[in-house]
Amino acid sequence: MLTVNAFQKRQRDKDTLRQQIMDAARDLFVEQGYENVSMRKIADRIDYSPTAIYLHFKDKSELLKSICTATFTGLASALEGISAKLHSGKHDPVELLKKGLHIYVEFGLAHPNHYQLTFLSHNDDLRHEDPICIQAFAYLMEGVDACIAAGRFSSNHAQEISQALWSAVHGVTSLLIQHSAFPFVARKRLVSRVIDSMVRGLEA
Amino acid sequence: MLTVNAFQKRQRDKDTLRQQIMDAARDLFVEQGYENVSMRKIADRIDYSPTAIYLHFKDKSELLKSICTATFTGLASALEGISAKLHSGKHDPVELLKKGLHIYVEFGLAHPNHYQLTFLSHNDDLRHEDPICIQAFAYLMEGVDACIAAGRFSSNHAQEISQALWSAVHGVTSLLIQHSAFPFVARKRLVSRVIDSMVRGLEA
Amino acid sequence: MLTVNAFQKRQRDKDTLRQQIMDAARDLFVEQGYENVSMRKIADRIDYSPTAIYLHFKDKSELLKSICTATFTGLASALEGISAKLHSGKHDPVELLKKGLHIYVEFGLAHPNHYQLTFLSHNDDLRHEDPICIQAFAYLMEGVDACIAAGRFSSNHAQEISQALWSAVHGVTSLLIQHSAFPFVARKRLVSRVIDSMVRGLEA
Amino acid sequence: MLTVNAFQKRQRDKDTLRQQIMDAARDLFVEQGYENVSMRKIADRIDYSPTAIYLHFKDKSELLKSICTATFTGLASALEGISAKLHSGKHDPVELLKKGLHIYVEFGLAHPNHYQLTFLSHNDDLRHEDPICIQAFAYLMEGVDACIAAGRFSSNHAQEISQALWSAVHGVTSLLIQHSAFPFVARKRLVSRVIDSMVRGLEA
DNA sequence: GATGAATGAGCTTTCATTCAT
DNA sequence: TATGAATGAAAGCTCATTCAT
Repeated sequence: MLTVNAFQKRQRDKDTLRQQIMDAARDLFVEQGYENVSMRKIADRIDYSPTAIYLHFKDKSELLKSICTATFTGLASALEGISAKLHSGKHDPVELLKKGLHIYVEFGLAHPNHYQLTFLSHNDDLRHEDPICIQAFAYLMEGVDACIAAGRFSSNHAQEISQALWSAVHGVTSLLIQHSAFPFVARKRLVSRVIDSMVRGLEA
Repeated sequence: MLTVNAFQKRQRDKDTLRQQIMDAARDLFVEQGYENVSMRKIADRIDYSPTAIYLHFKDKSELLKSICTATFTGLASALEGISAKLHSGKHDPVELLKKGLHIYVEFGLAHPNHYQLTFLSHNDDLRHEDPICIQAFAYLMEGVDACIAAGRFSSNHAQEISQALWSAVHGVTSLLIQHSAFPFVARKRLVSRVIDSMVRGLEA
Repeated sequence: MLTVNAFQKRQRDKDTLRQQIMDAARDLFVEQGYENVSMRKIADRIDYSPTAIYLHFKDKSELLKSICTATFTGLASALEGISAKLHSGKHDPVELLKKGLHIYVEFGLAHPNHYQLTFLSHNDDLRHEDPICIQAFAYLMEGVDACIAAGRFSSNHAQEISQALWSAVHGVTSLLIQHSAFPFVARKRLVSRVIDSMVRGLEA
Repeated sequence: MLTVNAFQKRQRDKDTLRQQIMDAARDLFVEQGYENVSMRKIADRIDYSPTAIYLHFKDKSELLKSICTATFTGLASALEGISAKLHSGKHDPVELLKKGLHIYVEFGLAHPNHYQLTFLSHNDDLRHEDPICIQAFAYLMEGVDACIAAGRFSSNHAQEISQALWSAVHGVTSLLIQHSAFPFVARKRLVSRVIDSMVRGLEA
């Protein structure tokens, strides 16, 4: 009993309590759905009282908001490297774009809970004004702009193309996450097929 | 009061109560989320007592299930015509496939509540065993098979291609429905761009 | 289907519906407790609509009352024979009294549902004013009176003795019915032991 | 209002809330029947919210169980003294047995609500496995064993005799409690008559 | 005599949240 | 920083009962 307790306390010192709450909450939200997760359940999982959560988050919805923002931050940072390479001018822009799209899908599949909660939930309020969300989409536009600038695409409507690409990668990511019971072909093949077809179809 | 009552009664005779319940429930489920809609709210909206709902549906989850099945039925019937033309052999299979993909998206955008509730909710249980759901996906496969048979595609992995196409159309449909605050380009253009690029990218 | 229906209808003609309702209700009341039995459950068991019950009984409590009165009638008629013998003067009054007590217990054990519902439920309202109830207790008093008149008992407080005997037989009957999980000795032996001991203890 | 509040608060500090809930619940259960008592009614009576009850009892049935166990504990402790005297060997075992039977009845009449709820309700589930219940019956057996060992009874079937005695005292207790409208003779006389007759009838 | 449709009232239980400590 | 005690509100669901037919 004491050992367990001691271990937990050490855990607590390592991560901040705030982080622990967010991790537990995100897992539970996706496992059981936001509405089906009570503050008590979250508190139980991290061995604190429900009241403790209110010391770190105003209410349940703010907890959700915080989790989503953190997700966008993670995604943006995953895409940062691509943006850097792009600016260096040493790489093929189409290949970089495809690489970026793969990173997007991989991020979603690697963090299905984050993705689902952020992109697939009843949560319209906050997203598009959040600067970090805008930033994430901006990276995609950059890639498309570069391809257009290099004369690689048959169209020069950057907005339209970017949104079409986002549609495709969002589609495959969300289907794979949400409909896990469906008999999909191997993930890698499916994802590549989507990205390759889209980009090939756009090329000049 | 009496006038309202008289009007309502006329309404009631026209649609069956069962249908009224489903319509009200679907709207509310999408507006507020399944978990946030109480049986009482549904009943209030149609001016019946909560008990009346239980005369037509065993419980809340059965109500949801019924709504989803009805959606798939609608979608399948929207695609039926394409299937018929395909079997006639008188039409270009690639054009038919694209037409079918457009119908899918249009169905989703025309019935955003149906689409969202059926494809975008925490509702994994039932979908893929439902025969009408299987039927809907079968229509898509038919179209792809025809293109492959006609030597129009550079790959002959029908499953893979079908799933990739579904990913793309699902992606654009769900983004347009769910993120209505985002500054998308004109819907027609975006949808066409997604479908055209995907199919073009697949062609031989 | 039709056969079953036809058979049921024949049944219905034989017993009156009123009787069917009472039988079904009594069984259910004891199986599940008065409060846990809904009018719908009763109706379902006899394949009628709930409304049909209201054509025969004003409400649920009147249904209960009717069942209890019927039980007392049955008990009184079971004891009638003893009363007759007593008046004939040809039999030993102590033996007749014991015989009557046995009949009481046997009636209870043979109709545990009736007994439980009538004597062991939350049902204080009606009992002691009901003439048939008074009649049943009168039979017991008769037997005690006869024993006293014959000088066979050491006390002549007929009321007191009757009530003591009732206590004893009620006690054994209700324990056997209600605590069926308890490891009682053989019923016959227990019942005889109670009656024999009581009567022997009362004798001069 | 404030005065009432202040008074209530003092009350609350005195008894634990847990005890208050049990007391209120037991009274209500007997007054109105377990099934007719809602958690709200219990809460109202002690001036707490319904939720407060759930802080102390998992659900309604656990509340009932706790009350019954408490009753058995009270009964067992009332009988403890007799058991002690018995083991001392300084007292007449038949007198002790009768004394014990009187204590049983007196306990029931002094706590009619406890008795009724525990022994006279639809509540078969738990009783006979509860160790405190077993203990209570064991005390009775002890008394009977001692009488048999002293050669005071004409039979040596301890189980049978104990159960017969329990039947008798349970009978008189439950009749007096449950049929309070019946014109019983003086309680003392009736109880003594039952116990004396039974024991006398058992003696050698 | 019998029913189908409907309801108002009520149930047990859970929730997000607060407040004194 | 963290908690234990408490609550108002609301949830899903069932019930006895009525009424037009």
